[in-house]
Amino acid sequence: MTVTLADVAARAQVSPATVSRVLNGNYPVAASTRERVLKAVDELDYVLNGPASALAAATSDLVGILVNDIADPFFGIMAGAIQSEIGGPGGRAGGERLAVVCNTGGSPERELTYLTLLQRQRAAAVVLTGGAVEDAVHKAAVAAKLRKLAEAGTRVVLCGRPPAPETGAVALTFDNRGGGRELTEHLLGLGHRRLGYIAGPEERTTTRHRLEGHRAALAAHGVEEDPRWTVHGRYDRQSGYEATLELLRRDPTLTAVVAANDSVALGACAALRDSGLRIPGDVSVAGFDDLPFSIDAVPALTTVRLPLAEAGARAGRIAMGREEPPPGGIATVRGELMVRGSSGAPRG
Amino acid sequence: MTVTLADVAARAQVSPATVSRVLNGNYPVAASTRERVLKAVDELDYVLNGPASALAAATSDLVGILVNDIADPFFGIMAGAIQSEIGGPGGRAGGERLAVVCNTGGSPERELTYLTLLQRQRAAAVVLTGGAVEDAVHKAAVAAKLRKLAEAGTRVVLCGRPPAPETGAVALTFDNRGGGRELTEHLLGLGHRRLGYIAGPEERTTTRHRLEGHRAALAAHGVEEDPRWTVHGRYDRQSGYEATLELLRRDPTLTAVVAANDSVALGACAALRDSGLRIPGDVSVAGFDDLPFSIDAVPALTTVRLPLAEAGARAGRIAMGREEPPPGGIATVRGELMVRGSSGAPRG
DNA sequence: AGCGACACAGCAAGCGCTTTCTATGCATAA
DNA sequence: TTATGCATAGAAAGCGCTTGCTGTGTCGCT
Repeated sequence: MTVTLADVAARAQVSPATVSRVLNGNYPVAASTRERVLKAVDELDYVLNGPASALAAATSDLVGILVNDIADPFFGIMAGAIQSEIGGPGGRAGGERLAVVCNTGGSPERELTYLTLLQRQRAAAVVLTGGAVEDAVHKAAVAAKLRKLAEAGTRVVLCGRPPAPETGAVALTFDNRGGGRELTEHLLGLGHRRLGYIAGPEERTTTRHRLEGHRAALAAHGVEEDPRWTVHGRYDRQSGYEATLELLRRDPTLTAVVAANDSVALGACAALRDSGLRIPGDVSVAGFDDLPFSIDAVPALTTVRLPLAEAGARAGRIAMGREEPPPGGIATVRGELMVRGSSGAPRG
Repeated sequence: MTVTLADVAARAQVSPATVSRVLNGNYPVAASTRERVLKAVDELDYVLNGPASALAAATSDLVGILVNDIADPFFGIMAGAIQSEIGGPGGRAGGERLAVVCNTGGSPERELTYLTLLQRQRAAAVVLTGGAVEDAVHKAAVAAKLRKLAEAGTRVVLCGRPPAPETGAVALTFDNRGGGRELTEHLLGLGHRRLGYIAGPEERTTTRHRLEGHRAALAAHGVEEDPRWTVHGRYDRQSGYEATLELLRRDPTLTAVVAANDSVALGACAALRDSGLRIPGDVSVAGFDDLPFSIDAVPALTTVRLPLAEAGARAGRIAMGREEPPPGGIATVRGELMVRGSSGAPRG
């Protein structure tokens, strides 16, 4: 019922080996033979059996992309960029590879399971995007898995994720610390001294790094931080909304709110607006990432632009072996401060 | 070097067949034997060879999800919902399946190629999301492909996409026409009579359906449409910005702008604002989809909410055979009008 | 004319797993 | 005790493809 290589071979009056070689094009085949084979393929509407081919050749054309949340443009943009370089259909590369995006939902277990699944499929490469979880046990487990993948010949690239030493993985890390510092310095420069900070989930590297940058800036300016000024939440709008109300409750005299990312900042804006406060007249707001929608906030969001698409594209090329990995296998990708309407001098 | 089933068998002092059966758990194996095998698996850190298993069993655990633009939350939300039901790691289903999200970028060729790739992998199921291209040739090609997939035992589900007759595919279609009509009726009810419409790409079904709904509403209210009031563009913010300027140029007396979707509407808002017009004081704006960010627009966007997550989840369940397909294999999913601040009575 | 070299094509041995069919052992029934 | 069955394990035949090696003609060279 299903057409196999042998059927094509029979029809083209050649051996299966020849058909395989025509299809893979890595062995000399006479033009006339090739044509005959191609014709047979076409007539029989033959479709290669991927698993069989992967088994025999001991390689597959699957490339895995792990993301924390596929509904978040932060990951969508990176995934899209990676995929376009992987050379899925229409991509720039030659061979047709199946780029598979896996949604971990931020769960460490799922991350591990997906890695195993990918290992099982003998994936050609794997790109992990976004921050990692700090938990030592999980970190070790992931590192072990990555090492194993690398040993099996799978190229591993981390995009926007801290390096994983001793795993052979190439890392393109975002300078979250630097970006956070710069952002807060901007606010301090405007004269703010009482800054609320809405951090992401406590256990994520991204959260910690951005917060550290923020604190470094405060320290550098001799501003003593009040513990009440930091609230942890999720990386979404609702969390930003709630956290802002909480911050306002704790200290109504805050003149600025720095958010873990743009979605959170949007929620913060909504909460401030609902509380009758003007932005930036009463309170300045800052985000992080510079996702497309942040320019449409009113006022437009001051934030740190992360070159998501560029980093993703580069990660994709490295994963495909079409670009040299950075020296030492680690590169830091810097963000750029985008000053817009949501930040201004504090009142008074 | 790589551990195989045979290695595990040797270590556990059983035959490969037994190991396979323990791993697949569909054949009686004595508890003590099972334990021994599991122990060996663990000790050797054995990982099943996916391709080999797929080849032998003639089925794979891959499920494909095709999206037009992975960076667009519209698709991200659906994909996430589908995936959670597919029962990837952590999903509700039992078996671990690899949900693979494929980004077609809206290109018909890529769509076809991805389908072939999935066919090649003998995917267990395929879910196609979002509008289709109207081109007859391509439509036929996709239909043929879908038919073939179905014949090969791959379950095919369309989510937010018009039905594909004679292909055996189950379709969950969004009522874009109805939503469009309702939206425009709302605007007409407010007293608007000169409505600009920013449509999506001409060749997409979604574009046509929404536009038809809009026009049906106009016709029902006896409003004669000026051809200058419709502009086609892409489904993104920038396109909305440019199209709005164009509309304003063509007819500065418009009192409302209806956008193809929320991103376009956001661009429209920006253009209006930049043109010194107030929303909704001077011009009302309406979007479509009700993506999360549309509530954060200022003023919040009047739009049609599409139950993206619900539809995706349902599509996922149907794809996994965990929910009965709708009668006739076709179901229409309705949107809900969300009236918010961006629409109001026209001036004068 | 004779010989090596070359360009192709085919043979056949797997790749690592699943699964049918067949053995074995032991408990139960007669 | 012998027959009957059930529970469980193993042997072995593929699944459809790739690829190293082995032919076989055809050239070009001396």
